[in-house]
Amino acid sequence: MIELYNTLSRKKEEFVPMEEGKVRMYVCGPTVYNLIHIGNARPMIVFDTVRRYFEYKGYDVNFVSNFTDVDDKIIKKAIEEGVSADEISKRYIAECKKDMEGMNIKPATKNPLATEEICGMVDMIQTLIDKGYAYEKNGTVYYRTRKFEDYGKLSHKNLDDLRSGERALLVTGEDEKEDPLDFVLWKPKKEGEPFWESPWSEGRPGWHIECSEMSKKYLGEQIDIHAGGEDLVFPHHENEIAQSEAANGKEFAKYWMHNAFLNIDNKKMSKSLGNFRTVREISEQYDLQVLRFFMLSAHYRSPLNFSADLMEASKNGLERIVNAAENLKFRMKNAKEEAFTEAEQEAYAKTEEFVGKFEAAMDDDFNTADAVAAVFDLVKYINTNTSEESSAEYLKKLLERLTKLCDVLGLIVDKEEEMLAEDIEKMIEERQAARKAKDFAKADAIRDELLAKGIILEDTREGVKWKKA
RNA sequence: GGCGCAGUAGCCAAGUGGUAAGGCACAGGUCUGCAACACCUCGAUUCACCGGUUCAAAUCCGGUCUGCGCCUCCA
Repeated sequence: MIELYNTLSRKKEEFVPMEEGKVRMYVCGPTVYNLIHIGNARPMIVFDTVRRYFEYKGYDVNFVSNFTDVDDKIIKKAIEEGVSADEISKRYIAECKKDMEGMNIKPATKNPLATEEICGMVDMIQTLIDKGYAYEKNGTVYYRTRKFEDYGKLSHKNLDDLRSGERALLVTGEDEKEDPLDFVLWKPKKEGEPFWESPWSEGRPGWHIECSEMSKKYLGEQIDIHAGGEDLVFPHHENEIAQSEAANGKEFAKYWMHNAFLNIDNKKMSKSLGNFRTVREISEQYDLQVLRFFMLSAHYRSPLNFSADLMEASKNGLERIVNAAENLKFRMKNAKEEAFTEAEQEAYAKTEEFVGKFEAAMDDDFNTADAVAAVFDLVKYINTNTSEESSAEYLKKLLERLTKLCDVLGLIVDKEEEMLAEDIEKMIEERQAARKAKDFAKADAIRDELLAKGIILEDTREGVKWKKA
């Protein structure tokens, strides 16, 4: 049984899918006006892991995540560069996908683009107008917030608390609105902006309506899980609920999941502080697997602090897991025995315990920190319960078990081994001969030569290993 | 002002009523010609502070201090 924390009820709830064996989930994606930053990466990694765990448990997951490709920031960037908004969004969608691949995030079932779904949005806005939930003024369409009785149910705000912000809004001149809390569904174009036809004006949709429409089109009027960063709770998700439930006449999403923010050196990431870190930057210094591992080291609902030291610690921690897998593979190659011995069968059976711990952790609102601890338990067990005497089958089973758990977390542990170039192999043999003859000067010279080519040698008790620097 | 979150070893971080997981770093050891790598071993009488409830609290209740988030575009 999987339990997850539902922002709507503020409680952990048992996950019961609408349709047996299936999960329909929607995750709000980034606005593509620049390279994604590591804050964007958190929900991507977290909800990809959620998805992987559902799949591990046998669910068929329909995972939809949009790209917002029309927005003030995109238009601004386009003007700065003197190119079309379309060019900007296409470019950064491609870059974003590159980063996601590096973080080992599975491609979504569908990545809808806002600009390709305008028709549906116009229809939904029209429905809202027809039902009295929206009104048009001078080409702009607003949502009539007070008409929707449940407004505030997700963010647990009541409309009167929100009225404190009213004065500021009135001063800034949004005087066409019937109520300061009303928000935009459709806005007319300004000079030079991209636009689409609509019954009200040439213009573009408001941000909130995008997700309501795309979720409906690709997942249906009701979905199991809607997710995103905690900053989206209000107003974005609150408004989505108001739009979707008013238009469709039924509950929108059953479970709402929100990840906490990522800070940098204990400060919020912001342009003004100049502490924005892009995923691309991190990738220049680390394998993005390290970033992923780092993100999973804390619970997704806890704020997480990013720093160079913590990345370094994560790098070392991940290496411990990868090394365990490497060592298993090395031993498999040199195993003398093929088949399981009885003692090994028993030893292998004991690892069920770690799988149990792993699943219990993930069942409990995707507690990846605990799940990682279970993986480390397995790693230690592997390190202390295998030897040169172990059979190939035993080693293989252990490797499979480790790989499977890591795969749920999206961590690649069993990398394809590259062919050892013949000349490198020859040099290693040469060095071994030199060592035997106690010609250490020559041995070291060969080692240095290989190091210069980016090959690191390790003399272990089981033989010489090599890896790329 | 309204709503909400957090404070656990040097650092990161689980645990939310039954007597403190795990990781990094440090230190010791195994291995080794040396080095590097790898592996093993090792740390909290105590969970910000003060009261209270209980046979029993890091966990529940009240208060204090500190840090943070949302309420405006933001993952």
